[in-house]
Amino acid sequence: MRQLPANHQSLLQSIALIDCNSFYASCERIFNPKLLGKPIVVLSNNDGCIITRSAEAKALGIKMGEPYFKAKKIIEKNNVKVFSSNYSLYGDISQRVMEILLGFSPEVEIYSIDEAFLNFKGFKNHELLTYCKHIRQTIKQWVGIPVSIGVGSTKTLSKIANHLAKKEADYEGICILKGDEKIEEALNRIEIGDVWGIGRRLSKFLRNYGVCTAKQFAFLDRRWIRKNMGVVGEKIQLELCGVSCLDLELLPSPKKSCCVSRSFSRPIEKIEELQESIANYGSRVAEKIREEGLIAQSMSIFVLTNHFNKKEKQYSSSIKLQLDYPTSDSKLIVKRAVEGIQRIYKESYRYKKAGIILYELHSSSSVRGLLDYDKPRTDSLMRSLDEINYRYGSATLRLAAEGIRRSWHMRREKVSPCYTTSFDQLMIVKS
DNA sequence: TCTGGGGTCCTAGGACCC
DNA sequence: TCTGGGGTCCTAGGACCC
Repeated sequence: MRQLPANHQSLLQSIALIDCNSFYASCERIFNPKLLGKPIVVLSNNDGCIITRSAEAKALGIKMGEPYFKAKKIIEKNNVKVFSSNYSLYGDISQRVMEILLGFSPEVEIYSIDEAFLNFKGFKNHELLTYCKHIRQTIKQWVGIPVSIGVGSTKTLSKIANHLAKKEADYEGICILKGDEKIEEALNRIEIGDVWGIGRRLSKFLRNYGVCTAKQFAFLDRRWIRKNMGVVGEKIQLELCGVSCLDLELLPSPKKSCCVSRSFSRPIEKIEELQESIANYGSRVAEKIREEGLIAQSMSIFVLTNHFNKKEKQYSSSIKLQLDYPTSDSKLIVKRAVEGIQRIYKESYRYKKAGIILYELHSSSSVRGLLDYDKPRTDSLMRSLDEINYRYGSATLRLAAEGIRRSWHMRREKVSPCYTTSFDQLMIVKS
């Protein structure tokens, strides 16, 4: 057998990827056990697309990212349970899972809402399986979420292992990918598009060159990869060959940008309504950076028409705007955003989406707002605003520019209760 | 009728300078 | 009229991730 292009010298290097199965669907099931074994889907904002499917829903042929209205027929015919996404619930459950994982390794990278990398450096291979079984069982028992675990000597290999643990029933949710032969055989079963970092475009490009599996990619000439795919491709190949290029990021790196954008529940034509919506998003994004103790120096806003609607004329525009000084003051950010809309708005288009992105974020304590004469007053005003909205619900207290009726506001027709984060929505046990 | 949102990183190309 | 070359920096846009 040919050797993989690089040796797996680091036998003791073990990284585990723990990934919650159909996370949002599993969250809904915790509080509604009747849903166990039943097909479930969870919808994106605005009840637009299907973003999570339980295993049963996948088996029915419902595709990831499919628009809800297109899948409605299958859904109704098979009595699939449908939920609008409920991020405060999922965020809370995620925290509970992550807290458990922090107890299983001193080095944990929380990679996304439903995934974490754990460093198992120094573990002997035969210990790994027992340990992973224990993790899986603990999370199931304490939180009620099923997880899959993949272990490999690099992040990319642990992703591959996780993929196999999920896809192939024999693994029973845990795949330890160790030993050159075993790795090579596994890479042979992985389609190129399922490799972490190879998306739609690259996978099409590679297939055109006859590279269809992860194994073929691992054996490609590295100079060719460098030339055609840049450093990104090169790193992926090295990682597949057991050479670690991606370190665990134990501390979350500071945010560089912060965005709030939404599609409207119906097309908007009037500038007043666009301004009202951008004022809302401005307010939310300012609130978000205040929560993290950040201030922004610049921002951009954007508007889009509905590009799916081929019959309508299309327009999209964005504009970059400077703030007078770094700030997290909702009033200033909203004011600038509303002015910005005036500059990019064009009449007689039907707008579908708008958004605001804040840039050049810094810690609010690290920068003295020399130009911000009003800083103490503003800070205390914003603090009160945040406290009231935290206690009485988001946007209870808001700027006049944000409007009252907000008829363009997003749809969320099938949302479950916030079982764990809202007192008035706690589960009631009747006896 | 109805098609998500929030991030990061990399690269190509233009502007500018000497 | 002819009009270099190399370096840096910035930005927009693309690709990817979940």
